[in-house]
Amino acid sequence: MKIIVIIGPTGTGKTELSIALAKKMNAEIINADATQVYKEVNIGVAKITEEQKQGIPHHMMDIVSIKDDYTVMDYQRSARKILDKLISENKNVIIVGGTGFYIKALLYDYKFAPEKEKLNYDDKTNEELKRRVDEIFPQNDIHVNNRKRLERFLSHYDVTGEIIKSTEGKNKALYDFVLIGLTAPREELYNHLNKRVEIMMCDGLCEEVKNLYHAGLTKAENFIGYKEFTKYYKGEQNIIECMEETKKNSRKYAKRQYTWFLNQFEGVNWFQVDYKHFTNTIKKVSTFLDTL
RNA sequence: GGACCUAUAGCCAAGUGGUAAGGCACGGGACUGCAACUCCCUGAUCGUUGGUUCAAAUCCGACUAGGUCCU
Repeated sequence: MKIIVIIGPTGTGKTELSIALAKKMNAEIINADATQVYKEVNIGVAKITEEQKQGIPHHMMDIVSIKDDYTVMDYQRSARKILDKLISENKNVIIVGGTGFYIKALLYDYKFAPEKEKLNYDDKTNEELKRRVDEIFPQNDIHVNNRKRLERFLSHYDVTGEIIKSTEGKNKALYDFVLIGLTAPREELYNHLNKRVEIMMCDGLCEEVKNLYHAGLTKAENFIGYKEFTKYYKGEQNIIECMEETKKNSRKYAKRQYTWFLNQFEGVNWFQVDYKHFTNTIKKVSTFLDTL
């Protein structure tokens, strides 16, 4: 029984690799991509299609509506339940995804205390919030401008009396797993991402965004592609601008992902992606796994 | 051939005599509750060259490049 975790920035072929390995090892796949848990988004988040799945069971995908509230804690709870079940059945598991935060919450000792409500701090300035956070927990390193984090910290404290400390359990792995990282030279990756946006357009990204926009599903406006193309339907910019901005934001996202994977994970086995002959990449990873 | 305009970081761009705003991109980083989120850090001596001045990106001349117009 093995747990393999495939990470890497968007557009490096994690999905394709996961299918190839799953078929070979007779494994089941657990999605670790924050956007792919939502039913209503498909093309823009590069979700795997039914045909591409080739019968491999996928978990934690299409499990909630974009209309619902969903957080890492929910993900952690259900994903662990599934992972534990698969382990108990002695099945091979492949965890695939680009959301470092979710992967860490799933596999490491991240603790989330239940909380019933969110408090509102709209009447306070960033400086006021920061001052309070400093009083409660002087060692915090939340920046004054990071209002979202400040509010989160205070809300959690005011509701539960607990302090969010980022260090606890951060690097304490709860499972035994192998980390496989897919990577490519920046320029090559960026070219690929640019091209991918155009392919998504051909696949009907505009239609998908249009439907979501008319359905009023605003959470999708947080996702790359959806955010930009919604501006078109609002009449704020033309299609070309939407495309360029989507490309740009994909690149920035990939860069942020690198920061996570390179600095928050230890012991990653990195593999250079061969875009032209992806089977080579699959072979390399596969051979490596056989030696374990 | 002549007249005029422009020339500041990869891009856009402020600055009109006292030693270079800002935005975007790129790069680096943080991140235990919307994470494809949120946030932080990083760059130039002002086309070249003479001159005026205590002091020039800022004034004058020449040159170069780009643009507009005229014959």
